[in-house]
Amino acid sequence: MELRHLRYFCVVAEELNLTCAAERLHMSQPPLSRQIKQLEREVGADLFERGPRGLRLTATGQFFQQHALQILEKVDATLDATRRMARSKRMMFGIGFVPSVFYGQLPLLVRGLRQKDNVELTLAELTTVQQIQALKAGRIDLGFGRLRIDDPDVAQEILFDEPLMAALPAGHPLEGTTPTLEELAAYPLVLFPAKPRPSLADTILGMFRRHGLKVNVMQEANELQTALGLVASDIGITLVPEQVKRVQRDGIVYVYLADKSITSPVICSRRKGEVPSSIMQEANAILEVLVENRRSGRYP
Amino acid sequence: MELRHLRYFCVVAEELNLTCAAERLHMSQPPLSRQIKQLEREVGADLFERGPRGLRLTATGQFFQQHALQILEKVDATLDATRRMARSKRMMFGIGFVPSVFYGQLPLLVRGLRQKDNVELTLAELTTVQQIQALKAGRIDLGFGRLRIDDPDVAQEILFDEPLMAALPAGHPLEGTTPTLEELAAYPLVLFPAKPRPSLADTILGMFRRHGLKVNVMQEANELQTALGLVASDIGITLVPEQVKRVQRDGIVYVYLADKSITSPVICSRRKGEVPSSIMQEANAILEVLVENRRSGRYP
DNA sequence: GCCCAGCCATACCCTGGAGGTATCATGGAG
DNA sequence: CTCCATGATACCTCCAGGGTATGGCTGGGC
Repeated sequence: MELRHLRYFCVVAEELNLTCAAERLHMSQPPLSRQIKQLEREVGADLFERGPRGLRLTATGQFFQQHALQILEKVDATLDATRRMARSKRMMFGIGFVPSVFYGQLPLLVRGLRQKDNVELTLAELTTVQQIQALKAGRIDLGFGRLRIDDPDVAQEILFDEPLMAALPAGHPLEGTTPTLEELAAYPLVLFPAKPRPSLADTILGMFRRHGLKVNVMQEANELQTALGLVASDIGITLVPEQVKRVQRDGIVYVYLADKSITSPVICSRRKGEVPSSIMQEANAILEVLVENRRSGRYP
Repeated sequence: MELRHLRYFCVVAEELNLTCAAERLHMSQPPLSRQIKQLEREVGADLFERGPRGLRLTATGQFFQQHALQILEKVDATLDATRRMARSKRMMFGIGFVPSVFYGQLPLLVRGLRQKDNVELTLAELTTVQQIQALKAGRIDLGFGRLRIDDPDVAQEILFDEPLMAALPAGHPLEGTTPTLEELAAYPLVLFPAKPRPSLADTILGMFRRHGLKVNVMQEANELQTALGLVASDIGITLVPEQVKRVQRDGIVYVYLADKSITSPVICSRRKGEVPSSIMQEANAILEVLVENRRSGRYP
């Protein structure tokens, strides 16, 4: 599949008429018909129902259309942003983070770093694995994740171990308790992040597995807030790091787990063997203060 | 630009060696060299620096790589999901929503509808404009948005008007006040959602404009939580509907505006002239209860 | 009920571009 | 200084994207 297939498909989906769509695309109708058929073969599903007065999107086609539009939108946005960036002259300092560390200290670090002039700070939501890759490739300079990864080129430092809590729909039978993993395993689970893997999701699944427990993953979500929305919608329960409970939402209660050893580390990753730049030194100094504050309870 | 350009680029970016990348891609080195050059021409920027011992990503190239990977990931995910959906046989009922209405009643509606058997409920984050298009195309069946849009095929119902509030970094000079738009305009603004437009972002910009005020849009974000993260990072302030203040975050305070007429409607959109299905009737009944609860203060 | 127009699908054709080989230039390692 | 690895360019082949021609089907209009 190529982008032209998505471009052709989206125009056809809007027009619901191959002849008109071909005109819009400045091509003739037969090759467009063939390209759409080729796309359907590759997807392995009919995206359109054919009729004598044009086409109708199938339910699958409607679904595909949403995502195809998003892909094309992101392609355009990426081209635009890349062109803008090529014209920019500022010094880049990139920070990668998994979303579940963005509720704690990270905003304070960002706030501190932003006071530096002549620096273009970029924040990128990346899994820990992606952070390792991004560090090695030079795309980011600091990473904040949750997984321990052994890599000869990357140094990982555990900032602290953070307890995991269960996020439950309000009114849940376990509300007000300090449940065991076994008790939690009896209920459907909302797992996040869905992709890419491995991630905190795998840490959680592994934890259940090591206790010989099977879990029913009812739905997966990429965004923590979407996961919490699903919990609020009574689709299941989820496990979150402690700092997430700062973000109170209606319809959700948080409970501590019976097993206090169930924690998730907040890990800072840096490239090995690099002489720290002035920005890196600044970041390290701010981090030291933040970790000390947490240790001493001044910043829970 | 086609997906193959992104595929080639990503492999080259990983290998940093055209010869090795060509091997991985099962092609020879010269056409790969040309395809990368073609991509660079289309992007209008060098993505690699060439050297006698291989390539190095430029800063622009690093940026492009992040996004290219995301695009390819989304393409794969879309194909997978589309194939799964083609195999699914359940009845679809789609709800589209702008994120800023997902903090209030929507989770309760979803929770209510999920109790129906044989229904596949899909939630799609869409702008109000996209919801209109999606309703007409049959991709969703209900839409919850913020913008009034006149369309002969879609009926819009204002559920209620919701006050807008300002989200400020903690310690902000305006903390604890009820500021005017003029006072707010003096500070940098974080605008969301960035794309697609028009959206609540345009409503907010239009509001400032109508008061003859110029605002400095410091940064745009697509996600509300990302916008709040940016506010917490002291990048600027943002305006949010009242229900968002339920989601408390460290580093952020919410203040009511002096002008109480500054509101944002929560609008429900449906296809016109359709006999409501049993699911739609159920949804309508739940909505009626939710709106009545809000009116009577039982559910703020 | 018939006819015609609009629409999509298929057959056949052409050519531009993707990918091949051959080869050159450059620079770093030994 | 030499050799080798690497990327770029020149030239070539062939296939797939897009063209025209045409057929079949169906619904709307008369």
